[in-house]
Amino acid sequence: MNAGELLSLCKRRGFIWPSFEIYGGVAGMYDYGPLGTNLKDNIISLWRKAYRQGEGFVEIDSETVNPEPVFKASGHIDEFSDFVVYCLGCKEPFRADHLVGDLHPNPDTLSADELKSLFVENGVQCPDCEGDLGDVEEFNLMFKTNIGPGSSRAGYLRPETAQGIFVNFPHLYRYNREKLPLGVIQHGRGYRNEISPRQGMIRLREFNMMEVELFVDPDDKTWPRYDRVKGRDLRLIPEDGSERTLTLEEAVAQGIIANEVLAYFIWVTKRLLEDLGVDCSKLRFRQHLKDEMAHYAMDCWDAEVLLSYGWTEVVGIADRGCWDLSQHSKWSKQEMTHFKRFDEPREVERTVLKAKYRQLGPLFKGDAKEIASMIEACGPQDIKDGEILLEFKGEVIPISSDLFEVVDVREKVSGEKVVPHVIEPSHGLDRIFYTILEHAYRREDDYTVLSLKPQVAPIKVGVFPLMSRDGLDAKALQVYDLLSEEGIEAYYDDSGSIGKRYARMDEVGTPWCVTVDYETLEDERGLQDTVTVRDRDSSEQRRIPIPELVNVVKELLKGRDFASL
RNA sequence: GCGGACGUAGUGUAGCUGGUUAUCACUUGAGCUUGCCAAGCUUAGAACUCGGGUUCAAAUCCCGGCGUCCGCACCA
Repeated sequence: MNAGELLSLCKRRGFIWPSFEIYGGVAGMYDYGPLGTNLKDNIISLWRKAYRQGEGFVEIDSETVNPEPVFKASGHIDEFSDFVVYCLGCKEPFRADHLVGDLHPNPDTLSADELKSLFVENGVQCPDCEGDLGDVEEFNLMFKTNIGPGSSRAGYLRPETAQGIFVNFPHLYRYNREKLPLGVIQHGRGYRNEISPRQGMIRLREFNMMEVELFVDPDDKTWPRYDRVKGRDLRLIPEDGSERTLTLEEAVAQGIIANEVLAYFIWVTKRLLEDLGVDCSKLRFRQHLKDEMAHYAMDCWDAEVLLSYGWTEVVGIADRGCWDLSQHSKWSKQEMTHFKRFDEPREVERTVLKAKYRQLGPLFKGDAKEIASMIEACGPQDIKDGEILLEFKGEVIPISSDLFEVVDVREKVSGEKVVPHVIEPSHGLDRIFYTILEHAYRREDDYTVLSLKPQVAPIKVGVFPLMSRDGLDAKALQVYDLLSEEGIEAYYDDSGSIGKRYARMDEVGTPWCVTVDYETLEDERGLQDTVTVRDRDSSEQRRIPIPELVNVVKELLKGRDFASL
């Protein structure tokens, strides 16, 4: 199949539309039409069910515009922007820090001006044409804005929803009554100012993600339900590039997947994608290479699906370690730890330094309190030649031994503070959406069927009168109302031939069609109030009494086989 | 961002050596018909990517913008 055919169908039938098309469109931006919105919501529902009901995670919804410090801390300001320099001769763009690799030990720490002066001092020329280089420009992949009037408070559109969860960790931790593990999910939009989006809705500038952040004890990366699934197979491509199929248990035992909890959520991801309608023969999990890994990740596996564009990442399952919480703790000066209680409180003997306030006061006046706490933050190992050196307000001041005393204390310690580690399955919703459509797309002799899973199908039931006369249409409208009132997404159609109406529903993936025919109205044969239900994939029909229709559809939606009716 | 190709109703297309009421099919609406898988008849609606230039005259030729596709680069 080719992507153009499918995109054309999507546009024609109201799944997705290029945004702002009347103004010429904007690359990398799409709007969801009515059917697309339904399908997208259905994907979100199944994801939510897997994590909220399936694993007991909680869901939040945080801001898309974030103040600058959030991304200073997360590393996106620094890691997410490149300095670009254009050759004045051939106009080629270059990564500025790559051109001074030999001239500086740490070029990616330099500012634009520093890079520029390095070029000038060393006469760096364009590597392609030897031409002169222009000014160094910063290119950050985040959309920048201002919060409030003026430019005093810089803000950015979030490049991932994850930070909204991390910055709320203190609230979430208290909400969870200070216990780990703590699983939090969030879906929403993220924004990346791509240089040149390509491949339809695979690379977008504004995109939807479904992110899961699981906070765990760094010393306990096991999972209660792991044992139930550890014998299941996964198709893996580890770092060495060799593809193999292993059970979860084998992969963990061989050290290919770092830990049980990561393996478990790779499995959850596989099951979810399968439930959504991803073709499992076109699904694999690939481990990131060391140099491919994001700045925050310790280990990362991508769920990749085979599309007409080639193998494409749809979910990233990363062990982010303690990076995010440590960073936010450092920048915000807030505690971002879990208090891990010991089974029994322990008596610990420690040697500590105690400040002598009586002497410090007259000596340091207003600064005494702060200096005292710095002294007490030191240990005996910091004493050199009878004094300790403190760095205070830019100066190094010696603290002689008469300003503190060394004492042995016995303390009762009931636990320790640890920074939780984060396991993050992060789903690209738009890519999953597209994958589901591509994997469901069937075409034979100009006849198109989307074999969507009933649970994600935007319309569940088409309702038709066989003829639009003799009261069949009125009866069909009653059936339509009956289904709609039960929350079943139905679609009434009385135009053209019956075959055409089936075809229209097949093309948008509607799994079943209900037809009100003359037998519905007959009573001498005892068939009164029955309708035919037609199955999309087999074209088979069953007669069902109208009073049972709602329950039959609900059972089918739960996965009952049509042939068993 | 660079190079190449392309841009005509909702979709797919014809016209593109300048002058047409801009072709055809499907789709869509209305009416008739229709007894279960895109049937038929009548009828209606619907397009030259945008801007500038050349010309008496531009869908057609030229330049630029925007967009799409393919390579290169980028891809947290």
